[in-house]
Formats: sequence, structure tokens, C-alpha cells
Amino acid sequence: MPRPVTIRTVAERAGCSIATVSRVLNGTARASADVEARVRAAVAALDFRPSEIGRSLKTLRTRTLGVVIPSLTNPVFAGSVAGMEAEARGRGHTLLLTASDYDAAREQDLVATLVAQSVAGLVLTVADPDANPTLDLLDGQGIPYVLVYNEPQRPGRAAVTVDNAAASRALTGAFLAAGHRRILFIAGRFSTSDRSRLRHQGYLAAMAAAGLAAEPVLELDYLADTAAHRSALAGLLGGPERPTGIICSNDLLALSVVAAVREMGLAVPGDISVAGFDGIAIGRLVSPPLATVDQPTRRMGARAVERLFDLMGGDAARTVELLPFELRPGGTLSPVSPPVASAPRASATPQPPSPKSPSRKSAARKAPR
Amino acid sequence: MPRPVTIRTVAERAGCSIATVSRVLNGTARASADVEARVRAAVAALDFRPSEIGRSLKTLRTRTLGVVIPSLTNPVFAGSVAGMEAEARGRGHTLLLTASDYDAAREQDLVATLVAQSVAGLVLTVADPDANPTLDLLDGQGIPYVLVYNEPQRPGRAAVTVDNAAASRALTGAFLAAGHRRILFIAGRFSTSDRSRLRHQGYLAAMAAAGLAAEPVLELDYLADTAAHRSALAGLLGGPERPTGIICSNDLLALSVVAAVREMGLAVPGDISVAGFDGIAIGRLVSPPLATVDQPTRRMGARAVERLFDLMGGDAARTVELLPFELRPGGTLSPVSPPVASAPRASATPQPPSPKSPSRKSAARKAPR
DNA sequence: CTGTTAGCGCATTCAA
DNA sequence: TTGAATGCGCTAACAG
Repeated sequence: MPRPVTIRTVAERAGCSIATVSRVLNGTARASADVEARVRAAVAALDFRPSEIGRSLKTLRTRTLGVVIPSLTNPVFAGSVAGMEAEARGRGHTLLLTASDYDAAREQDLVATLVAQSVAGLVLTVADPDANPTLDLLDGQGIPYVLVYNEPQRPGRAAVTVDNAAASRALTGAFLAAGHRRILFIAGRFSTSDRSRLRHQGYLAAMAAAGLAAEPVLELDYLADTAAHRSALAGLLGGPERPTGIICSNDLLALSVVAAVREMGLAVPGDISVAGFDGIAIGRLVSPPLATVDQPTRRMGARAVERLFDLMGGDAARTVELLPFELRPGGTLSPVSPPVASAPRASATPQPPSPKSPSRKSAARKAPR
Repeated sequence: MPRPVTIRTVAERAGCSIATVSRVLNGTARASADVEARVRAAVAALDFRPSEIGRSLKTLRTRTLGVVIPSLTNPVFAGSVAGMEAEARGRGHTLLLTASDYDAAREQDLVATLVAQSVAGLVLTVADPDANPTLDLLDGQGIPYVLVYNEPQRPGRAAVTVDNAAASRALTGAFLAAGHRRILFIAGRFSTSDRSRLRHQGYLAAMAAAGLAAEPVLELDYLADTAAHRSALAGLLGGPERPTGIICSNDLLALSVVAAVREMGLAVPGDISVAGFDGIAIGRLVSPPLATVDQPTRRMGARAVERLFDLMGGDAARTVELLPFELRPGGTLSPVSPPVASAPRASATPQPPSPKSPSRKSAARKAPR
């Protein structure tokens, strides 16, 4: 094994003490031009990079940020991590990345692991941001963290997300405006996603505001394959009273539902309109393009890191920050086909979209709850 | 700020020395049942987790693996990182994740950063695995690493990938078997991807073996959007002699090309068949499903970490390991439509697919080059 | 079986 | 401006 080049090696070569080397490298205090030049020459010659471990042992803080996300396989999370990585790199930090696989117990274990690594702070997307012993622990130890995608209801937790309920109201409003009345909501597991819950609530609110009955929610595992989704849908899409629209709580689910619906012999959007959430890139490439709610995925990750640094700096509020979302029209959502002859025209006047729903392009908002 | 609970805190509470605490925790030597119980009680009561920094300062080795990939946005890399993460976690290690954005200079900088963090080893996907000063540096310092997706030609570098040229020959063979003769190859930038190069070579070989002229390659940036791809394709797909098939060096590119071709008013696969590489999950969901070469993305990441541990153990060969690929049929690749009346039937007899191309399901191979 | 102690690489305090 | 000395949390070598 080759040379272990340490600060001492540099000092010997430069003919000075290790303290001087340290000072020159960190700019802590000025050294004479002569000594500084010798130190820099030695550093260059030896290709010396100070060990982060040694440095960390002093501060008990690394230049490392811990990240906990449910899964890298979902482009939504991968995109936010990409944003975190770029932002962290720009600030001389690195990411310690872990995935919880939507498992709360693992979540806790991962955080403990990351804390043991003395990360400077954490960015995480958890199953439940409100009742969460892991976050309580971090709060207790005063370790700074920022949530992404989670929208905690209780105060005191920093988060970066979108207004999921409002986004869902807007999307449901788009279905209503297109004449849909029987709209099914398919959600990822509520137990592992508060987004899913909040988006469902937005749907319920919009339906209620329009005076329409909501369909019972269908909770599906978005990680399951299309075959599983098809069998889950089989019963619901059989009868004459089948829904004309389906809102899915995320895009991967929506794409799989589109495939499942088509395999059942129904056309999208001819027979059934489908929309998703998140705005993943592939949604634009499929045909017809997927109607969805676009959110600034990468920006959310970057912004979370920015806020984490604010928190680490000490003088920042632990609030929920809402980034703008945008309804992205897509060919999978079209006006409902004219009612068939046998079905009498609904007597009630068509309801406009929920009056509470924001304009199609929501403005950026910061909510210091 | 709360208690900084160290090994000393535990020792005091357990009424023993810090060495004993260390031994109990690491199982280095047995302690009396009495003492061990007291230590464990103290550890539990204080919720003590030994600091990785302190531990690392001894070994000068962390329980951390450095990862360098081009981008998290491509599901191929995200998938392999998912595999690495799971495998590393199972072995008590964590990933330090960085992205190079296909920039060779940044690649080098990232590796230096990771080395300064004293990672136990590295997993990386680089632009050029053969002429690469960064890898030379790692070799020089004896730091273990494994390449993923790269297929170095020179010996002495550990890698996990698929036989890209063979896969490409197989895919080209599928086009030939379907009656295609004018087949265009669209590649990601050669300068940032040896995969792209090797896949193109496989295409060239298969075309030559079939006695057909290869079309000039079209190098595209797969990160660009569909509009850019459409304008790049405009000239090539206009004339009567336009290709009947397009092979793309990766799936994201293929999906974008499908969208671009359709926007130009051509049907896929009616007018032009398209296939990609990689086997990303969304390819199965689009309609028709994307024809592609499936590779075990997640497994490749996991396997790379396994091999990295072998390397760190010391007694492993630095060879290229080829995992099996599989041709995945998809609706975007169909038999070429019968020649139009005005075009005389080709006099040459139809060529069979390249005789060198492997069976559709390639077996796993390990090539100790 | 257990305690004492010496560093690992570095930043930093205290002297000079 | 510079050097010597200290200690961060932990493991391992050495005593007892």
C-alpha cells in the first residue's frame, strides 16, 4: 500500500509545523508569503487533500447531509435527490443517501445510522410527518432537518412541498369542467404517504363543493404491476355506471392504470379519462401525453437543501414552504363523451369546478403556518 | 444543545472502562455476563450509537461507499443506485452519492472529494473507462472500485455490465429478422458514453454480417427535449428512402424519438419501428410497449457492491463481469410493411440475422479478460 | 476478564 | 508569524 499522505507529510516537506499547514489551508490566519508558497507547493506536489475524518472529529460535524427517501425507483424522488445533490455540491457538501422502502421501522433505523455518521443535517421524505418518533428524536437532539413532499399539519417542522389539497381540487375541477361526474380516485397507500391522503381530501372537497357524490377510494400499491392493477379495477369498470374519469395520486400509478384500462378493452380517453400527479418527465412522451399536476421536483430538492443550510445557520423558521404547482393538460383527460341515449340527461345543472380551487397556474406561496 | 453522549458517558453509567464498552459493542472479546448486562442497559438507556467518525479515525476507513454516476434523472442509473443502496445497507454501509452530469472534469473532482471522505471503496459510471486519469489515480492509491455500465477494454479494471456489442447485434438481428433493411442508429454522445459506442459497433457488425449498408449514425443528446430530436430527425425521415427502423442507444432516447416521429405524422410501428436499450420500467407501460434490450439494472448495482466488498477483502480479480441481457419484444418493433408497388422487390435474398448474434436469451457469462 | 493508554488526522489554544 | 501541545471518540495493544 502506498503513502498515506497526511498533514504531517506536508509540513515536513514544507519545512514548517502542521499548525501552519492547517492555517494556510483553512485561511484561518495569514502566514508569511514565503511559508505559504512552500506549503502550497508541497500540497500540490503531494496532491494532498485533508482528511474529512480528522477535520470532523474536531467539530463533530461532517460536510455531509443525510437523505432518507422512500425509493429511488420513483422518478419523483430521484429528481428531488438530483436537486439536493447539485445544491449540496455547490456548497461543498456531499449526500449520504438511504432508502426506506416505505418502511417506518427502517426509516427510524436509517436516521439513527445517519446521525451516527454525524451528518450536518437531514433531508427526508417520511411516511407520516406528524406522528413520527424519528422526527421527535431529531427535534430532541436539535439536529436540523427539512422534509420534502411531506406536508406536516403540526407546526414546528420545516418542509418543502406543494399544496397537495389545492392541487387536487384544481385537478378534480378540471375533470368537472370537462363534464365528468363519476370520478374515481385511486390512491397510493395512505399509511405510507400523506401526499396520497391530502390529495384524496382535495378530491373529496372538490366533489362535495360540486354537490357530487365521491366514489369510494381505491387504495393501490403503485409498486405492484399492471396485472395487479387490472384485477383491482375489474369490478369497478364493468357496469354501465362505471366512472368516466380516474384521478390517480401519482403518475406512475396513472401510467399503470392507463395500461390496465386499455388491456381491459377500454379506450383512454375515449371511454375513461385518466390523470395523475407529480409531472414526471415520461408523462410527456407517452401518447397521448398524461394529464397531471406538475410540481418542481428537482427544485424542491434543491430548495430543501437551501433551507437546511439556513437551519444549520441557526436563524431560520421551521415552516412549511409551498412551491407552485401547475396543472398540465394532457390527452388522457378529455371532455366526457355525450351521454348515451338510454341515460337521461342529468337534471341538475352542470356544476362549475370547485369555487375554492385556485387558478390553473397557482402562484408561489409561502405559508408560515 | 443537549447531551453529547459518548462512549465515556456509557462507561460511567455502566461503572466500567470505555474499553469494556467498546469490546461489548463490537464483540471483540467477551465480558462477564454481569458487566455486559450493565453496559447494554446503559447503552439502551442513553440511546447511545457510537460515532462513526471516532471509529473511522482508527481504521482510516469509513463504512461508506462513494458513488459517482452521470445523472439520477435517468432511471437506469437511479435503478442501479437503488441496488447499490440495498446491498450496502445489508452490509452495514452507506452510500455517498454524487452526480457528474457527464462532465469529465467534475468526475475527477468528485472522486477526489470522496477519497477525502475516506470511503471504503467506490462504484462509478464514467465517461471513458479506458483513458481516464481519475481511475489511474485510484489504481495508484490502491483504492478499490468497481465500474458499472462501463465496459473497459483494457485489463485490470473491475466492472459489472452487459455485453453491449452482443446485445446490439441481437437487437439489430431482430430488426433484420423482421425484414428491415434500412435501419438508422441514433446514439447518445459517444464522448460521454462507451455504452453508446459499443452498441453502435454491435449494430455496425450486424449490418455488415448481413451484407447491408449501415446508415450514418446520428448522435443526439438524450437530455434534450423531443422538439430538438424532431428537428434533428426531420431531414432523415423525409425522403422515400427513409429508414424503416430506428435503434436508439437508450430507452429515454427511444421514447423521445417515438414521440418525435409521431409528431412528424409518421406511425410507430406502422411507418417506422423503434427500439431502445436498457429496459426501463416505463417502457412496458407505454403503448405499444417499447421494444428494448432488458438488462438487470438494479442487480447490476447490487452486484457491483458485492464485488466491491470482495475487492476490499483483497482476494478478488479486477475483471469485467457480464450480466445477462434479454431482448424484450415490444409493439414498437414490427415486421416491415410489404414494399409499396412502385418499389421493385429487392433482388437479393433476405439476409438472416447476424450469425454471430446470440440466442434471444443470452446466458450469464463471466469474462475474466 | 478488565482497565490504562496510545494514537488515528486535524483544528486550535497557548506560548514564544 | 510560527510552533508545541491538546483533545475530539474511538479501537487496539498492552498490562494487570
